[in-house]
Amino acid sequence: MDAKVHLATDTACHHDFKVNCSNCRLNTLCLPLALEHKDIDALDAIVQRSKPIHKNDYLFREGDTFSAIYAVRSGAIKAFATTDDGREQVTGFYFPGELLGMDGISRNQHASSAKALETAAVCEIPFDSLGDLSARIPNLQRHFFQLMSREITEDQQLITLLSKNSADERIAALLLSISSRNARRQLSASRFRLPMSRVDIGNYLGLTIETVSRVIGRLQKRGVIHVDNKEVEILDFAALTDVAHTKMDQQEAS
Amino acid sequence: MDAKVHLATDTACHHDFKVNCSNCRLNTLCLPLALEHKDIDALDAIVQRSKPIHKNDYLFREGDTFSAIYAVRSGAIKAFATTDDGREQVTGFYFPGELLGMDGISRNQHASSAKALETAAVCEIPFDSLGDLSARIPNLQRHFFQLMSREITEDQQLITLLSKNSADERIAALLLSISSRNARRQLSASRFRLPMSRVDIGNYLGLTIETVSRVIGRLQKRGVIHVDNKEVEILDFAALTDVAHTKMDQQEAS
DNA sequence: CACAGCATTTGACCCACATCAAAGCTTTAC
DNA sequence: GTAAAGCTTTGATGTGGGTCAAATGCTGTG
Repeated sequence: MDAKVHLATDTACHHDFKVNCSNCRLNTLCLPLALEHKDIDALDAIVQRSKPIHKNDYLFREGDTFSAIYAVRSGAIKAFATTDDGREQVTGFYFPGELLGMDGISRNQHASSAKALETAAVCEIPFDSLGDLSARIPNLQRHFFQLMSREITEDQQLITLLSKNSADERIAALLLSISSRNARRQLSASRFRLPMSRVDIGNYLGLTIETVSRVIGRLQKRGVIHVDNKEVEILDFAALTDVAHTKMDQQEAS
Repeated sequence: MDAKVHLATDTACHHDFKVNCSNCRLNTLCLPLALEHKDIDALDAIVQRSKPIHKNDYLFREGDTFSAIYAVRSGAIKAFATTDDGREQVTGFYFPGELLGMDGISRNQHASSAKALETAAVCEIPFDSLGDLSARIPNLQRHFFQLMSREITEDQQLITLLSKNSADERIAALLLSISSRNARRQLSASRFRLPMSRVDIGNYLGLTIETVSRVIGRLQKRGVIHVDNKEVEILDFAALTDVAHTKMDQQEAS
C-alpha cells in the first residue's frame, strides 16, 4: 500500500494525493481522447480519489441513489445484480482504467451492486459535474457517450456469448478478454492472477462452479493453459482462440 | 432526404408527414422530459422522418458507418448481430416510441444490424446534431444519457434472463415485456400481435424454435395464454407472471 | 386455384451441463 | 499450530432443451 497515509487528516483517503488525471498512468485508457490541458484540469477538479476499498467492500449497492460513476485505479471490481430468488448475476468485471456505474443513470439509482474482489482504489466522478463539464467540452461529451456505448456493445457480446456458446467457449473467451485487458495496461498477456473466484466466473458466464472447474481442468490437461489456483498462464494462444471460436469441439488426446 | 418528395408517388407509406416532435403521439415515450417549446422545436429541426421502410428492409447494417440513432414511429424493428459462424443473435425488439442504434457510437460504426419486422416508420436523429444540441440543452443531454443507461440496464436484464432462467421463464418474460410496452402506448396489454417469427424469438431468448413452440403450446394448454399464429391473448396474467418468476416449476393438470 | 417455399408444430432421441455427493486444499481465527 | 470454514476439484447420475425428422399449416405468386 501507499506510504503517504498520514499526509491528509481531513479525508478518509489513504492514497497518493499527488495523482491527478494529467499524470495518471491510466489516462490513456480512461480518457483516450485529445483533451486540452485545461480541460483535463477541469475534469481533474471534479474527480474524487477518496475511495480506497478492500476486499468484499461495496462500492455501491443496487437501489442506492445514483450520484457518480467510478473509474478503477487499482485492484478489481465485480458488478452484479441479485435475482428475485437471491442468486447473483455478475454483469461485469472491472480492471484499472475501466469505468462502471453507468447503469444507474436511467432511474437515478444503481441497477446493480459493485464490490471489490481485492483491495482497490477508485476515482469517483460525480455525475452532475460531469454533465455540466460535458456540456462545455464537446470532446468530453462525445467521449462519455462513447464509453456508455461501449458498455452497451460489451453487454451485447456477453448476451451472445451466453446465448450461443458452450462452456468451453465461454471460459476461453473470458480468459482471452482478461488477457487482452492486461495487455492494454502493459502487463503480461500470458501470465496473470484471476482476482475472482470460480463462483464469480460461474455467475458471470452462466455456469456452475463444477463446470467452470472441469473446463479449466480440461484446458490444462490439453496444455492450452496452466493453472495454479488463481494464477493462470496461457501456454497456447492459438489453441485458446480456437476453443473460443470453435462451435464443434476438436478432438484431442486426453 | 426530404420527406415531402414521397408525398405524390409513394403509396407504400401510410404515415403522416405532418408529424413533428411537438404533436407526435409518442413524444411522452421518446422524450419523457420537460423540454421548453423552443427546445422541442430545435430538436424537431434536426430529426428526419424520411425513412418509411418495409418488412425485411435494413435500417442499418453491422459495420455501417454510424451517423444517427433512430426512433421507431410505427411498426417494429429487430436489432441483431451475426456471429462468426453465421448465426443471428437478436439483441432487441424495438416498438414505437423506442430508440435504437446507440451501440454504434463507441466505434463510430454500427455494432449490430437492424431490420424491419413489418412495415415501419422511423425518425432518424443525426448524432452530431444531437450532440451539439445536447451541449446547449442540459435536459436533453441528461435525457440522452438516461436513454443510453436504460439500454444498458435492459441488456443486463437480458443477460440475467439468459443466464439464470428456464425456457418457460424466458418466454413468459418476453410476453410480459411486450404486453407492458403495449400498455405504455395505450394499446391492449392482453391482446396483441407478435411482429416477430418464432425463429426471431428463439434467437433473442437463446432457444431453438422447437423449444419456443413447445413452451408456447404448453402455456396455451394450461390456459395461461391463447395463441393463434402470431396473435396472442394473455388469459391469466397472474399465472404468466408466476411462470416468469418461478424457479421451480409448479405442477399443473395437463 | 394450385403449387412452391416457408414457418410452425409435434414426436423420438440424445447430450452438455446441472445436480448431488464427497474428498482434497487453502485461508482465517484463535 | 490446529480447528473450522471456505473454496476447488472430481466422480456419478439426471434432465432440460438441443437435434433430427417428418407432418401440417400458412403465404405469396403466376
